[in-house]
Amino acid sequence: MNKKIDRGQATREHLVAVATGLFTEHGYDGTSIESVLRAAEVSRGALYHHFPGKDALFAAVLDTVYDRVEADGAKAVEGMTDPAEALRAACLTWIRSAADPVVRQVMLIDAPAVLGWQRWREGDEARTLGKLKVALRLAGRLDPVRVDYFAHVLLAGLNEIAMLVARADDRVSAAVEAEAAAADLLDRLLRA
Amino acid sequence: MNKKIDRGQATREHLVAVATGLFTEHGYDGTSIESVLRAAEVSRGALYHHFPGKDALFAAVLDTVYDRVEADGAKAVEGMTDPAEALRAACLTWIRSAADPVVRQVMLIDAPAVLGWQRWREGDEARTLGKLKVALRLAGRLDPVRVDYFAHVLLAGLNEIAMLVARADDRVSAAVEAEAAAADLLDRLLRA
DNA sequence: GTATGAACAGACCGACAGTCGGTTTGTCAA
DNA sequence: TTGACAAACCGACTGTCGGTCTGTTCATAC
Repeated sequence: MNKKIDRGQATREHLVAVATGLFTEHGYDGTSIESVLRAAEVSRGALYHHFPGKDALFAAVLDTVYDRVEADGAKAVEGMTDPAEALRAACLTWIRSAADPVVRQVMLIDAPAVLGWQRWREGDEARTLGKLKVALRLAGRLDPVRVDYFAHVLLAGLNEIAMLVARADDRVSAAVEAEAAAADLLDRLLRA
Repeated sequence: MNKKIDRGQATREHLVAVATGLFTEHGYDGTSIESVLRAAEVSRGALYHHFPGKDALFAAVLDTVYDRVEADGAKAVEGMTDPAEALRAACLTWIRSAADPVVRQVMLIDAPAVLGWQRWREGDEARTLGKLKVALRLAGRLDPVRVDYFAHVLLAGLNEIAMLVARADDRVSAAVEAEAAAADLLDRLLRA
């Protein structure tokens, strides 16, 4: 059962790759299943064999985006021992990741609407928010209840800053200002 | 032309009121034009006479929600002279407003996706973000560039906190914690 | 009275997501 | 070698949806 499984895997991955491009360029609503089928040169039946629906295809795309962002973050903090320093590095890396159109459109704009806020945050909890809470707890001397709220505030704030950079006319200088603002925000949240 | 104009106005407002309920209960995607027509007992032609499309109907709904939230905010700060105190009161009022399911679903979840992040923020700029920036400038001694970023961070952070309250099991105690967290956040953002 | 145009009516259209009864094809046991 | 089996795939079809288009009604202006 190797040739068949491999072929299936290849089809699935190909669909995810093609869909990633289309979702990024035209958004979730602007991308029809039809167009994915055409671009991937795959039949309707094949797609619906691998994914129960359009939102499942989107979820699969989102998953690969998470993987990439997570890997970038892990690379940025590897070897660091000071929690505050690592947190800071991770935050700046995240802002830079969000410059990627894929991250912006798929993770920040479409994901909450497609999955619903609840499911979106639950997914985030498992992949990034959880780590962020641990990092905040280690890096600062905050009330545990406050840590939860501030983790959300920090993540939402960083996302907002990232979106501001994305729509700025001069993205290079905006990125400089944005990173300073992000670092400042982090400092303020961690202060006693 | 008074009877006709009045009748048109009434139809329009009736559509907005009915649509507000359906959008809140089922979200934008989950609400079909068909269902609005049925619930409002209005014909297709009538609806499309008043609104060029579904998103325009949504925009009209959003507008009335903004009006209500703005009025609540204005009432909360009336008579206050200290900018910092007024800002604080406005922020807490906003968190309480966001407990309203209409505000949550229409303003926080659907609006960015339906209008697109860019148009959403432009609308917000005119109605709330602009005032928030002025208030931040008056209340703290922040770098003007930083004020812009922090206004966005504050608004996004407050929204996130409001959403956390909304999905909490015990909303009453969550609201208490959330308001404390919001006040703390504001203090930290305003510090020199 | 008649012209005008805002308000409304509802049949109709194309596009879309999703379904369903098939067909192909790799695998494995007899 | 063969026949059963199931994963992978195919594409015609369906129901629903947002939006269009050709009228019809009727209050008002002249």
